[in-house]
Amino acid sequence: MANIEIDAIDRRILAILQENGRLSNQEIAERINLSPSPCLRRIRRLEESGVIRGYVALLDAQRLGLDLLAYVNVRLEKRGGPALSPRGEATHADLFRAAVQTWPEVVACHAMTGDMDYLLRVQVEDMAHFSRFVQDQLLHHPSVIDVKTSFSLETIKETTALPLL
Amino acid sequence: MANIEIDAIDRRILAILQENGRLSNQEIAERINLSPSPCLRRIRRLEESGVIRGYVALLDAQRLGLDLLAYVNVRLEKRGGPALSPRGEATHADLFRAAVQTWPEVVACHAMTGDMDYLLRVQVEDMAHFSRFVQDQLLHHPSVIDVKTSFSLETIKETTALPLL
DNA sequence: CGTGAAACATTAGCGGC
DNA sequence: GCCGCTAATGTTTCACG
Repeated sequence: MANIEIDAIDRRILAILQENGRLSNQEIAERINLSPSPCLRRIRRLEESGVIRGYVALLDAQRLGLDLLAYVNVRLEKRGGPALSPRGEATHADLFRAAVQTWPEVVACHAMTGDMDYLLRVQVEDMAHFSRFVQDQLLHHPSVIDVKTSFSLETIKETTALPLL
Repeated sequence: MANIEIDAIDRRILAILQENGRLSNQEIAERINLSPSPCLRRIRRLEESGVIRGYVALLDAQRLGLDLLAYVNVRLEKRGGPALSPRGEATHADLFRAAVQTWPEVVACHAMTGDMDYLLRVQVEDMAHFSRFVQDQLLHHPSVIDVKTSFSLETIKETTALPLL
């Protein structure tokens, strides 16, 4: 997990792997004009240093019946902690973050600048599910003051590939 | 690419693969108590039907120097098309969508409900890069009227895994 | 960094439930 | 129809030059 030097060859390996994570080491080695063993050594180094966080299959949400994608802005209570914050207790933010981890329909959550505190990306089947999620989970949470939702009408672009210069 | 029936075994395969896309077929077969060949047949079927969109390596943005993540709301011009839309021409929306595809720092873009038209997720090195992107690309685009940006202070959760019930 | 050999994984064909 | 076996083929991985 230590920080690591990344040269031009490493970047080419990363560019290939973030487009197709199942290419064989041989195939990658060929594309960058290297033999398989040094190529594999570089890949292992990138994995162990944490530059490569992991390998995943990307699924098609619509084919799995997850037709509704929403971005939800959330504002939290900031004073008078939970149970009046006796001393050195969990804050509203701590509680909310822990809850977010347990909600599978929340596929992303960021603390944000601006007048709302958090931005959630929520992936669900339909409006009925979304409504239940907001009422029973989000608004039910003691730290949440206010939510504002926008729905995705269409996905124009969606990639996990980072711009590697 | 046809639509396909997905049974409980398929869902278990998908749940495993969206967490770790590099497991061998044998390993997956073991975990679901199936022998390798029917397991592989199911995986291939899921790939060919498009339920599995692909396999990718996930990279660590910070370790690659991409320290700034912004969500940018964009509003577009809606009347008086490009070159006054002589007849059957590309609309402002068409032009903007095409431009988005060519900007590598835009890793996601959705058409949204609400008073802004598009939501962009923008991943860049630092504020200087972001500033240049907004000035030289976004605001320079003839279809863009207005942009409103929020910056990510911290990522609380981030997964490509969909909630498979 | 490259070579080669052992260990391991994938895949197609065939028979059985 | 879907499962599981086997055998051939291809890939990964490691010690060594």
